[in-house]
Amino acid sequence: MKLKELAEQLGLSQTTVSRALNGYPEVNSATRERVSQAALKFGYSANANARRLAIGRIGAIGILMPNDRSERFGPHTSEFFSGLAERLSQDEMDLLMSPVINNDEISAYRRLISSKRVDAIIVTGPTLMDERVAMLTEAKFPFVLHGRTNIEAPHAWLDIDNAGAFRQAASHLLDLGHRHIAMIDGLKGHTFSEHRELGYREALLERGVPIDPRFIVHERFSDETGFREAQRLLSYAPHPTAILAGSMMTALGVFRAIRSKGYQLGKEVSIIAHDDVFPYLNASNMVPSMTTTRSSIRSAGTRIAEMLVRILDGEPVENLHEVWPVELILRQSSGPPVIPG
Amino acid sequence: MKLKELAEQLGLSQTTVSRALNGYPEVNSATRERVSQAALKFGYSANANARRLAIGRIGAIGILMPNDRSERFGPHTSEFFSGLAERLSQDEMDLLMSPVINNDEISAYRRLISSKRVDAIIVTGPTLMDERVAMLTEAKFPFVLHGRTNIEAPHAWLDIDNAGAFRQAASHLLDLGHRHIAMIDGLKGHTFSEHRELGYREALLERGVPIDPRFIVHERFSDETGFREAQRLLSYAPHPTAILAGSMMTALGVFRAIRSKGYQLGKEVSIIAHDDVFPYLNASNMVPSMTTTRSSIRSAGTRIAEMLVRILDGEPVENLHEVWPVELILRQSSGPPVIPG
DNA sequence: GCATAATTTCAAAGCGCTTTGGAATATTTG
DNA sequence: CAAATATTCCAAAGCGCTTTGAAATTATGC
Repeated sequence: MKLKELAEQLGLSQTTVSRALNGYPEVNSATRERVSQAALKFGYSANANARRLAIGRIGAIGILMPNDRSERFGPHTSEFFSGLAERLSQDEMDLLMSPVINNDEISAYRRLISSKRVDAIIVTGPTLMDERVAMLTEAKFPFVLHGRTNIEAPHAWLDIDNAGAFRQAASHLLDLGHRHIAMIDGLKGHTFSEHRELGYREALLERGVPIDPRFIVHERFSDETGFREAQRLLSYAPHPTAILAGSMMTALGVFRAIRSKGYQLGKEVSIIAHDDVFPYLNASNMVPSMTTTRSSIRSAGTRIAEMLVRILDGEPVENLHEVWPVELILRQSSGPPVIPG
Repeated sequence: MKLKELAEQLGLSQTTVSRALNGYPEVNSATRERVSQAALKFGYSANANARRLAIGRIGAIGILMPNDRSERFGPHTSEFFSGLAERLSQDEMDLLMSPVINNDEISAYRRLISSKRVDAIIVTGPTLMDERVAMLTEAKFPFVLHGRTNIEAPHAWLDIDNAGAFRQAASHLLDLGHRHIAMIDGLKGHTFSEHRELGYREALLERGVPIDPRFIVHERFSDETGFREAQRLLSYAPHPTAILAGSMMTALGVFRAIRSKGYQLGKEVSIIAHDDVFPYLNASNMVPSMTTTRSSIRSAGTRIAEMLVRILDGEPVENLHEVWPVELILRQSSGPPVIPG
């Protein structure tokens, strides 16, 4: 069914029907109601392409998918996407996923822009001086950044308080009496990783606890690296009595390493992991349940979509940045250090 | 830059330029070359919406994202999406991700169809008598199924040989001398899960090895369930000397359980997992490396996108179904059973 | 009952592209 | 060189919707 037909059915003009559906003020509310009822009844919905052609908006948000073995496209991504789509679908906006060719992100972004297939772009996993952010800002193409950079030029972003999360976690461990705390986090260079290290350092510094550089590890998020690095950490003497893990994936590996050394979790060695809230990896169901710094990456996706919509509605990007606090959830994997024997 | 401007630049008519770009035969190859060079140079690319409006194709493929805590949206999904996008982008096709509201998939599909926002749909994770497949077949809306059903009506699908994979894996373990083999796979009802159980049963039956129903477990794919179920399995007497795991997530939990019982992997207890090939979970890098049945879910995505394109080009769905063989890759986590002590 | 305001209609342009049918021009062929 | 073939152009319709400006109709206020 097309607009013309719907209008005929209702005995109204196309103009009025179109106006009713698009929320124009000059249409009688009774008429508007009648129109939307009819639209529902006949299953009418405007042809997306025609509509977009007419209003000059593409109606899609772009996001790149690195197709190398990068750490950027992991389980986090699907949760994040899920949140995005939840909000975007309200405005009939598509989420366009475009792959990166030859690992050349910058030109992938340029292509995305010039092909006029998206109204705006979402950038994730920034470094402190991210070149993609610099490029998009300069090109004046609308985008929202998931994360933060040190780049001054105004742009929209949403980040969680990574420094605060790790500061909290480390402080808590210090309160419990730990003096040898290690962290295994994401790759160096990424903002979130740097911020977490900052938070960790602050907490230790505050108590005058010396920082052992061997105890600060930056690695990809995976079970395997978590295992390997934790094994290494636990082989030192003295070994850390607590480990901060940057992701649940890493934490799984750390769990395994602690167990394989014969230590009890939450006793000889404690662990606190950052939890992005995956439906299939529940921290509280684990044995023992895992203490986490918790922040839903999915909710972040929803919020970022909201910001995107606002930008396209003309809201200046200067107003659009927020930092979300992260809560520390105490469970069994963290406890006062126990000296074995 | 728009078509009109490009044509002016070239001193050609819009018609010719459009024809050149769209591969019409009546245009001189030298001209065609000149046009594409110019298009490249000026960064011209047709306005997607106008083009789609003109040719009457939406230019997007739909896929639903259950937004409950279902097992359907896990790490597999992102890999699969990645493969899809890789192929779809060649044809400038978007991948439209739409969330399911109120857990009502059927009406989400209906909405997707009636909103005319997609040309075709991808359905994943089917059950043997999947109602979505039945509905879409009946509605005659183009779709490709990732997996298989027992539904007779012709439709396009691609599946891997799940029965063969588990048959192979179980046979291999039997060859090594195992007589107590357990499997922890996905939820009951899903085709892939049923097929795997079938393959497992066939292998045991063939050797006359009795099947212990306690050794067949159907659960969600997650580290946690893998751990819990493996612990249970290993508490039986006699306990299984080998475990088949339906996913790498599950396998991780099983690993942990085996270790926590003090057994050596590949000695007292062997494990073979199905590997969908995640960039961040490498079976061969694990310690010990993991024997797997391997089939890239990403490649499946690429191939399914290819099938989709064909359907839209008019190829009858009757021709479009394939079963991919699965290779068994022997590594260290599987070996002849060792009697402890 | 008449001026004023609120709705609705009409007719048409425009979004940028594809496609068509016939005409015009260029290139080849025998 | 005429005839046949290959290219390109021209003009216009059409895809389905939004938007505009002016006119027509209906409702409301005093």
